[in-house]
Amino acid sequence: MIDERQPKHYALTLLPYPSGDLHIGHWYAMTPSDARARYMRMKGFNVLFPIGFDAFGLPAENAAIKNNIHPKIWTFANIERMRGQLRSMGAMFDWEREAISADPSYYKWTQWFFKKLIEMGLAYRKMSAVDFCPNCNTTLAREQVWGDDRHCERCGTPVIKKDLEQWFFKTTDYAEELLDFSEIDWPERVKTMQTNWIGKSTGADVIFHTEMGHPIEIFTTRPDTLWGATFMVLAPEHPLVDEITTPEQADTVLTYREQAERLTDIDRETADREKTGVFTGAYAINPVNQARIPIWIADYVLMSYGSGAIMAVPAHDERDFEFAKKFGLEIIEVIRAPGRTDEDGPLEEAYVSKTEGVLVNSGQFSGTPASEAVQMVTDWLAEQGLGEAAVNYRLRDWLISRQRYWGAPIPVVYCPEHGAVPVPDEDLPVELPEDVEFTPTGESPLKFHEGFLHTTCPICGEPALRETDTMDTFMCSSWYQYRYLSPDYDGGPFDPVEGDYWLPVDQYTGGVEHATMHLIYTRFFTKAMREMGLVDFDEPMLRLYNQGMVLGEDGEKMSKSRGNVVAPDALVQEYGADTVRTYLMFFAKWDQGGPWNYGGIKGPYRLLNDVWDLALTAYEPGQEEAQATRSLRRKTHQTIRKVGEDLETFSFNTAVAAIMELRNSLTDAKRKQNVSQAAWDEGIDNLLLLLAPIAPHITEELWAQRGRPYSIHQQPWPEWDAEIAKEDAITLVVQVNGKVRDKIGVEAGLPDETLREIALSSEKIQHWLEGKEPRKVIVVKGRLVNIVK
RNA sequence: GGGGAUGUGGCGGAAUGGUAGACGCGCAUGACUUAGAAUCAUGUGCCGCAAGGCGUGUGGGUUCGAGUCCCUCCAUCCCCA
Repeated sequence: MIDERQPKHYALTLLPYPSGDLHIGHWYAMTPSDARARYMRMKGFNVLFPIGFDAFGLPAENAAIKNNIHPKIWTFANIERMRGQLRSMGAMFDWEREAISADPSYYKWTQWFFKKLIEMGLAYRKMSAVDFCPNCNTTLAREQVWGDDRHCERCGTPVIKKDLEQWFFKTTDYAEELLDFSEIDWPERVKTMQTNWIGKSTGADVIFHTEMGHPIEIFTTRPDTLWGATFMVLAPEHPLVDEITTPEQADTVLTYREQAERLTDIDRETADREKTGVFTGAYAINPVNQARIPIWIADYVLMSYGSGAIMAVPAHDERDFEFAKKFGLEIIEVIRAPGRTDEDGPLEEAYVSKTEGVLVNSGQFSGTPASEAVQMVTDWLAEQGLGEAAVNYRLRDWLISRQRYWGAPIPVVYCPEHGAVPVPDEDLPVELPEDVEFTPTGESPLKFHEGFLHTTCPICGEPALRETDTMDTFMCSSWYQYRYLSPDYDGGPFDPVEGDYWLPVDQYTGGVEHATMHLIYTRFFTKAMREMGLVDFDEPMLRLYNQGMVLGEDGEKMSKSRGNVVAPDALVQEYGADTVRTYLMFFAKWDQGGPWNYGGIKGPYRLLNDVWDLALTAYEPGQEEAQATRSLRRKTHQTIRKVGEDLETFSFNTAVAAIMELRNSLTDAKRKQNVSQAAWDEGIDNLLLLLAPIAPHITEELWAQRGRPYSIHQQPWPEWDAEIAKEDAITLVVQVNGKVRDKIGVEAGLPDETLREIALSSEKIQHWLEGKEPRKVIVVKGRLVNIVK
């Protein structure tokens, strides 16, 4: 039941992959997230905190191949097992909203989105290079390619690139909008990573021509250095290479290209790698000065960035400089560094500053400061019709085709007559057949399933073939936060009534490793959904918090092979779920993480035992002391303040520490029996309330045992009273020349002048002053006096 | 190579430019116990008998005062190339 007068709060923890066992990492990600959601509920929010499973993906298929078990059986058995483990955490998950991406009722809508994206022109099909093993005669997934020489994992043959028709989403259409983080409160780190990933650069497109007249468009961030372009470099796979290569160079070029095809883009772009390349025999004309410049191919130019061709300005680009040096190409200085003269001789390294220096050897632009030249030259290029201002992004369109079985089928049929035809809505979902052969061939197993493969064209009814690739699982997880709202809804991807109330997600938590993948994809998806009219906002998750990682006791990443894996089930068995939760929140600040330590868990374990004893103590005041009563109440109210502040900011470790301090005060009061009954009860009740989000089981039990109204988790978060929390005495720290020389207990709230007098009249201070008159006295209100001798 | 994060007792970690080491683990001593576990009490940064001195990766700087701000270097980790 929802009280509509209360504000809503959609808390979301990144959905898990059902790998089989709940790892301590899942506990570390989820239980603090749960504690925060519980806290928000006590603060009066209507809280939605759902859970589900990212259930498609490679491990299921690998398990199928290895253990001869069907991916579906494997996956759903794991889900069943993990549901039990998730329940043991005591999280407030809303199980009625559980969504599983491998469920046909879910992937029906994943497919529906795919179709929508086609309709909107945001999905398209293009030839794209994939890894191919010429011996096994199949394509390989990236993880099936091993080693620096990139060989096939099965037969050891070096792989080559092969072009296949693949589906892409136009994430690049949103590159500019994805750079805008103004509507979201996300960690700077993630925003920086996304910004770098999108990689916007501004400059100009310039058209060169070969001597024979072929146009070659290049993008450059440095149009101001055009006069220094002494050669051009094409990516080895650039389509023009075949046309322009001279017969004498043909063999060399062909050999080089085959060699380059085997390298990854990362290898190719590695800056400190020895530059390689070959001359095509062809020449281009530099459009600004008509210079005849050679055209080379080299693997440091990538087909996937810009147009796959560059103008090389060795004097002012490090890579070009290195290349020119190695192959004896001309280096013409066109930006003169400040203080440099002709007498300094040839450049010894590329001069790359964009802001300092003056153009030289650059026709009418010679003498222009470099800081102004980019703009001036760009304008001039446009006037002359030689080029135009341009923006280039490193971000590429999202390749979503996977030659794999265990994923959502791409809902497309290929008709000889009508080409690629989307499957009509009424035929969704395109269900994954179950009777599929898994012997690995590197190609999609669906290709060999005759019943699946052969269908009819939705337009003409003639025989046609189904798309046999499946979708990248990141597609499934790009919109799961919407499916959670109404996992059984069949009128659309989610029930708009639920959406109106709950969306968007208020607080998302997950690991930073998703910064440039999932977290970009889901932003892209939401923007596309906005164009579809499904949502009226721009960003899926308003706030993001990245938790750290729990490492093994050895400080290394946990892994079975290292043997440092911590099994939460055993810990829960030994200490109970509440202790495990409390320890995970206590042992480090949440965003830092760190090594697990078995010994350390005793602290939280003792805390909960002590809380148990304290809460069940039949307290009776003995010799009651007003001072002790006031002091306990002060501690109680200070703790309410502290824990509230800390839970707001995800500082769970200090929240637990504050609760431990309250425990210590109560333990002391219990021994001395010197506080009033009311102060004791106030202390105990608040101890339980503050601990409730962190240790939900034990607090519920103790709350009931104390005869308080069910449930503790439905109680309002306690308020603190500033008057009661106020300190009535302080320790005045007195420094001489910045060194602590005395500490004096004084009444709180004294004026600065009085504090100064108290400090100066201290015997110890007099001793340190050695009779000298202080040169300066600094008073920090209510804290400290520093006397400068 | 570029960007980011981190560096504090034996350990995990606290600390709006103002008492460094909160809280916890561990350890020491004592109590209870035949003994151990558990529990309780006290202590616990380092050097020093003490007075005191020294201490937040290194070296500088700003400041009355720096773990915190600025610069240099070192180490570890992450991301990108």
